[in-house]
Amino acid sequence: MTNTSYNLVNDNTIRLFFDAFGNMKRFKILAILKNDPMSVSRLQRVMNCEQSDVSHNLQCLLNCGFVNKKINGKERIYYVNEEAKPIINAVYKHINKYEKYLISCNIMANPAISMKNR
Amino acid sequence: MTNTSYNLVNDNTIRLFFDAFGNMKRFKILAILKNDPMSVSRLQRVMNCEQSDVSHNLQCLLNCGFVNKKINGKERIYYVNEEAKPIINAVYKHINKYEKYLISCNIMANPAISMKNR
DNA sequence: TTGTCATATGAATATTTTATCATATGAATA
DNA sequence: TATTCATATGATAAAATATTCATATGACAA
Repeated sequence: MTNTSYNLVNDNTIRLFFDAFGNMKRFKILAILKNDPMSVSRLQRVMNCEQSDVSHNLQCLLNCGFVNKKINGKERIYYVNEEAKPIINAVYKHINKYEKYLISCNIMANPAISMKNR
Repeated sequence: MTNTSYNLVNDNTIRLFFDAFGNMKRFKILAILKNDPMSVSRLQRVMNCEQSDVSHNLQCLLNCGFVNKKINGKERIYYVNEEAKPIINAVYKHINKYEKYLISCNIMANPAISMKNR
């Protein structure tokens, strides 16, 4: 090996990161909340999915420190932690920039590719 | 909503990205290959896992355009595409920077947290 | 051409993750 | 305090993903 920097962060930390981050729905939640802190019910409407689904995903993001919440009467307003914003932006920009590329790679892919992506 | 930029990238593209990227093992593969292009067997030794496991994961990364390969005799040398390097670096830096933070969030987490992370 | 090394592939299984449902908690208000 | 709204939680079901095993392919060397 010419470089061993990839050993500097331990597996458990990488796992924690991806536990919360490695999922489309949670990424969308982050992308939404990043600009608009909002309540669970409003997020539910924007995301168009079940209340408990949203709550579970928010718990997950809370556990890994991507979001926090503040109480507002009956509501809980979730917002993205400042520390997490740069990486959300970076991933968002990457996806946006390589959208066409990602799709074309997928289309010309070899036979091993799973059907759901075709 | 004060900002609707999160609607500009379609779900399918986000899904493609996370199909490949949202996983600890594949991220480690990317982090390794980014600095050291190498053969499947060498990667297998570095990662300490099964050959077919490595191959399957490499196929996945290949399908979504994160890596490519070149033939060298019997070997296949996998390397990370230049386009993918910035986002790998960004995530790597984020994880490294917030390592302690990620871990502490997890420890103080509410009861909903899965046991595997404790 | 046979054997061996390197990799790829497909199928089966195991494991993890996600989604859903039922219900609990807790705040506000009639 | 009963009711309703907002959210959280736990259990289960369902789906997706990862892992493993057996085997195929393909290059090279004996």
